Amino acid sequence: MTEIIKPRPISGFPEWLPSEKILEEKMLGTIRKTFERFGFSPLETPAVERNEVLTSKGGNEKEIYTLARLAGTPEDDAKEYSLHFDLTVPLARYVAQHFQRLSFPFRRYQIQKVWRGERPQDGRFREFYQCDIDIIGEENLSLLADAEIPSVIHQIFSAMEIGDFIIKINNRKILSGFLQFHNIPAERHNDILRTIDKVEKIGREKVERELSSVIGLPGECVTGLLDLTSLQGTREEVLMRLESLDYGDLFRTGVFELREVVENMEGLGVPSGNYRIDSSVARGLDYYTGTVYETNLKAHPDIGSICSGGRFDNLAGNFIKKRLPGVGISIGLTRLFSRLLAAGIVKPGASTVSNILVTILDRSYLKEYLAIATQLRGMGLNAEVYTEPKALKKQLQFASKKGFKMVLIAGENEFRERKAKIKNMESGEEREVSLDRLGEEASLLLSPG
RNA sequence: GUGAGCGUAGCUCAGCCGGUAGAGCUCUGGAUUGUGGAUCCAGCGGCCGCGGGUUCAAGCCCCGUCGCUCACCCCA
Repeated sequence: MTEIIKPRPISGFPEWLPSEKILEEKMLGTIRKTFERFGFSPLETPAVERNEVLTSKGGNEKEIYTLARLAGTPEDDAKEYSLHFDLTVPLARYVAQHFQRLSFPFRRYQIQKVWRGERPQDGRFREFYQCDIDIIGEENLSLLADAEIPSVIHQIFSAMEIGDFIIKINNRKILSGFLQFHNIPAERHNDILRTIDKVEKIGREKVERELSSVIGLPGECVTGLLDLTSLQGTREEVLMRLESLDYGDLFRTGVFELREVVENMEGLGVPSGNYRIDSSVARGLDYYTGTVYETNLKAHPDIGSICSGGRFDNLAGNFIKKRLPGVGISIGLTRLFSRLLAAGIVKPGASTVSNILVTILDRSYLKEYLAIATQLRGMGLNAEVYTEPKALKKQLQFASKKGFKMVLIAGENEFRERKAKIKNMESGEEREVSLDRLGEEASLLLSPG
């Protein structure tokens, strides 16, 4: 007697049913296609990096899954390699390593799983897809790149048809310029910005309290900061208001950059209804230095940011003595997908990618059925043959459950006249078609209307 | 890492004041010959997370442990 091992999921490591995975793949496909439309080249780096690489940016080491071989001395192995926890650090290493052979501005996309050891909860996983694009410049990178990113985001989420969305854009120099102007020490900026970033989540009052009591920011500074981050109005109104404020050079540079980016976004086809200047967007990550982005679904703000990123001054300072500024975004597809599913914004449909199931009614005609399937495939249809010797009833039940739109049925009567029946599984309607014109008929049935 | 809650059938859950387990859904089969999704009938399915304790008796109470979920931290 073999002992049954109870199969159970591992928390934080999602897996989907076919009907769900088909949807996720479709989204991945949309993302990939759009990335390529903007000239980003595919790139894949190993799932594993050296620890010295992963920890070079001072990331939270507790998040990292370290590798140990099953056989061998764990102590030795464990020190050296780990799974990557994002795609930016591997990109930095990659760009530095292959610097001479790459063309700059270098633009690549990377769609891979990443791993983080953090405790899972709603919308937070330990294994998930990141879909990253970045544009990396050599020494310099035009602000045009910053304007292009929202255009990519816009096209992706429009194509996905997941409801109206808003890209929130800001420039970090505005906030850090303000803090610098008020003589707040640089090492405290991150805490402050992280708190500001929570305005939408916990509300203005709590942020105000946290800024003054926990962080100890002077009252006037808190008020100024919160006024700054709650600016509202049209794009032009907000920009003019920002331009009227005098918080020093860095602040002014930030406002100037923001205007330039936003004005170019228009030419890149981002409608004004799909983006907004939002000075509260700070992004917790400390490596962002200029433009920052966040994107939300208008009807589902609770889902949180579905895509975020920004500009950084120097990508690979730890790996190469070149200044490589860049700008990019990351779509956390697993989180996005799981929440769209939970919210019912995307709904699982068929459990098959096939268009048609070829049933086998009479096994003495096996060769004919197989030839039909081959013919359908030749026409570009996805065709599946029901291989098991079961009653037609069972075959149709199978087709229903799996969500086939069409089923081909043929027996002695049909074959005698070189015909087959094509049954539409939604309407139940059946049509007799000539075997010689099968492909065209099937395509007709599949096309909408 | 910190805090809270929850572990009963494949899934969602019920189970009273402690008396050795139940529903719905799913699944499988059937309602005659080459036609599914609806309905009806039947059936499969449980070391009540694991270990210990209290008790005549524990799914229920107590302790521990593991797991899960949520929140915080942080982030996609």
